Amino acid sequence: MSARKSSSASRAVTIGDVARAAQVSTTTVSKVINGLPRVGAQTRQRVLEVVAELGYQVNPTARNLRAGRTDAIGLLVPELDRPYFGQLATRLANALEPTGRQLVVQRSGVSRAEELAAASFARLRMYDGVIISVVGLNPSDLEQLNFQTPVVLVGERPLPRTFDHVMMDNVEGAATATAHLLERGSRHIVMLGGRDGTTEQDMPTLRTLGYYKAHARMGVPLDARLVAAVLPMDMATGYAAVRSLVDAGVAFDGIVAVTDVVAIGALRALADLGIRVPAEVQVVGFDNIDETEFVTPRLTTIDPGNEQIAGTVLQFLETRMAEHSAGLPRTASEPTAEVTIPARLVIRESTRRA
Amino acid sequence: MSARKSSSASRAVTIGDVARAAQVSTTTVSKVINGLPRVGAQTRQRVLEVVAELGYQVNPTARNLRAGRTDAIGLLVPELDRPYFGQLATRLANALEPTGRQLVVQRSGVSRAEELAAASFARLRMYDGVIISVVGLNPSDLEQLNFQTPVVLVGERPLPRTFDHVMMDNVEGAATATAHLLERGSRHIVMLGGRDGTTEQDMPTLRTLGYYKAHARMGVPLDARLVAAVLPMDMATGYAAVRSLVDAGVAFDGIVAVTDVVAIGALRALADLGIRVPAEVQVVGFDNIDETEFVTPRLTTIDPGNEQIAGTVLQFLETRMAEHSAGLPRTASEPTAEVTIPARLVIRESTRRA
DNA sequence: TTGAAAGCGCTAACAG
DNA sequence: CTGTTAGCGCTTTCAA
Repeated sequence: MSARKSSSASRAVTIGDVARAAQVSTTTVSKVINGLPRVGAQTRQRVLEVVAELGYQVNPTARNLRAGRTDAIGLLVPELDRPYFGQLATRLANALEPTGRQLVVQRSGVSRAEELAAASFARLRMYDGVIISVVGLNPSDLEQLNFQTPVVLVGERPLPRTFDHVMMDNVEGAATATAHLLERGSRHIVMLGGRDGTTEQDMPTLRTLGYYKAHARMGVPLDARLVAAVLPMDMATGYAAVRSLVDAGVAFDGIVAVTDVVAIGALRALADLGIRVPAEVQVVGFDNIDETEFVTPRLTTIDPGNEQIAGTVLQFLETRMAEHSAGLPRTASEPTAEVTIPARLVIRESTRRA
Repeated sequence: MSARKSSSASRAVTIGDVARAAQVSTTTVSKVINGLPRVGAQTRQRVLEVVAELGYQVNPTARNLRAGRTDAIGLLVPELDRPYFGQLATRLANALEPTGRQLVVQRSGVSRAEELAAASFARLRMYDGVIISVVGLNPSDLEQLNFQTPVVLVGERPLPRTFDHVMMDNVEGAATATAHLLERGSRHIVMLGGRDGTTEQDMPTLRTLGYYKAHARMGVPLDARLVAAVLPMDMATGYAAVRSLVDAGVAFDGIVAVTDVVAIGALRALADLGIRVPAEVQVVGFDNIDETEFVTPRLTTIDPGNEQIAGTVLQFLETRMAEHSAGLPRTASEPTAEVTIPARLVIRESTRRA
């Protein structure tokens, strides 16, 4: 019955093709595909056969346009190759699995936040909900781009209360880490990857604040030279920063690294310099990524509450998505939630015993 | 003209809303949005103003349905938290950036390939092209699911010639790694994460084959007990496997690890056992992930040609996508390409000097 | 330079 | 139990 459109151009099989071949309406085919009731057993059977025969697959774009639903949750992370985000993504994907939704990860980039943001945010409507790991964007950026989709923010910095936001406790976490070193005898502690004197409320700044706080609380004086920038924050730059410090003749007996990844670079540098950890220099990281248990020495670090973060994010998102699909405008919902997850010190081998 | 549907339900701003407010047709608005010519300067101006005022954003789903284009490339990886895939994703995303396309990463899962496949492959039509890092799927799986989208396979195993395929040289890479240990004096080499006697042509099997090959070439006898399974392949299992081996009293003086991640676990176990690397046991990994330069000792490994893999994959995909948008059916195209990228030994500190 | 109209592939009332 | 119909929001001939 169905004449081929042309002999060379290929066209995907549509629901209409199936309907024609099975001698039923597209409605019926749709019901069969979606497992809906009110279809005769034999009709269903026949449709299924045709579907198999023609190799029909639903076009998710069309379905989405019509149904207003993608069953996909977007996750926006600054970089795709940072262990922390990979591990966060895995936790989220695992938690999402039972709900039948897929996690889809996109990179937002650390720099030029606005430009990249502009480019990627159009795409965000392809998701039922979006989780954004905020790094480069500042509050006004976020308010500007008016999202069409439920959004939950996860991350480092205080943000406008326009969005639900799960925050790790950067300040207290870093203070705990620093206090731990001070308690174990360090007196000249480098804040590796620290940031100073910015009005920015970004992650490095907040963690540096915690570093200051711990010193203040314990009455230990500070040396401004000990706050060392590390950009971008990766192993190589962590490594280089420690070497420069030593080359510059800066004396120190402890390192609070802004992230575990930076700490791992530092560990490697110290090893190369023949400086013993933790005997001569104690090191503490931040994030509690899986790698911390396998480096030598095993890295003492701050667990920002990784499991709890993932769970809370998803809980918020679930709520927003429910509101959204109920047709409530975002602004009409309850005041947005902001939760700070408590951080926890994980003592391993890179700091001394009590 | 248009009465609001209801006072409480919020609806996204559409192109129609803009058209009405700007007193032009949707056609004109569309042109303005897409930067097409044949629009008066003042008209354009007015439309732009209304767009800003109303906060209009295009609905990418609708655009995609109509235009048949998403400007997004999908990447399917087995796990989101494996450094190798994170680093691959980053390379691909970087290379894609200038083309204006976004990389979108999804997890396929290592296990239950078929089930997951069924669930996720419909979504793949949301992309203009798809890169699949094949692990769990076998050739017949792949032939079954008839893709509607250009696909390039990247990975470990021989696959049906139905798809373009960029393959790393697992066998020769592993042989090179093994030969390196043999040359440097190891005689009882563990194949950590090796797989044996399967008809499967998966990555562990292929690398194990290389391990055999090197022994054969150099006339060194093999001990079946030295092939140790590691599942799943991560740091923790690599660690545990080495401990079991030692507990079981298996004597060895070298380790070829199936991946760098497994090697890192092994390194940690050897350190705990007080076994010196490389003096007593030499270790070589596979993948050349960034971490290899920062562990202690730095890991000797095989670089499967990471940069070249990313470049080649994208080149193939570009070609397929061009064909596809030209309306050519996939099967009509030239015989599919299959390229094996040469692997290269990177000598660091976990193996002995010559 | 602008607009009318058709339709991408699908789902969901509503009839029958 | 099944089919008819009306769009989802957008792009794109084709006419004006």
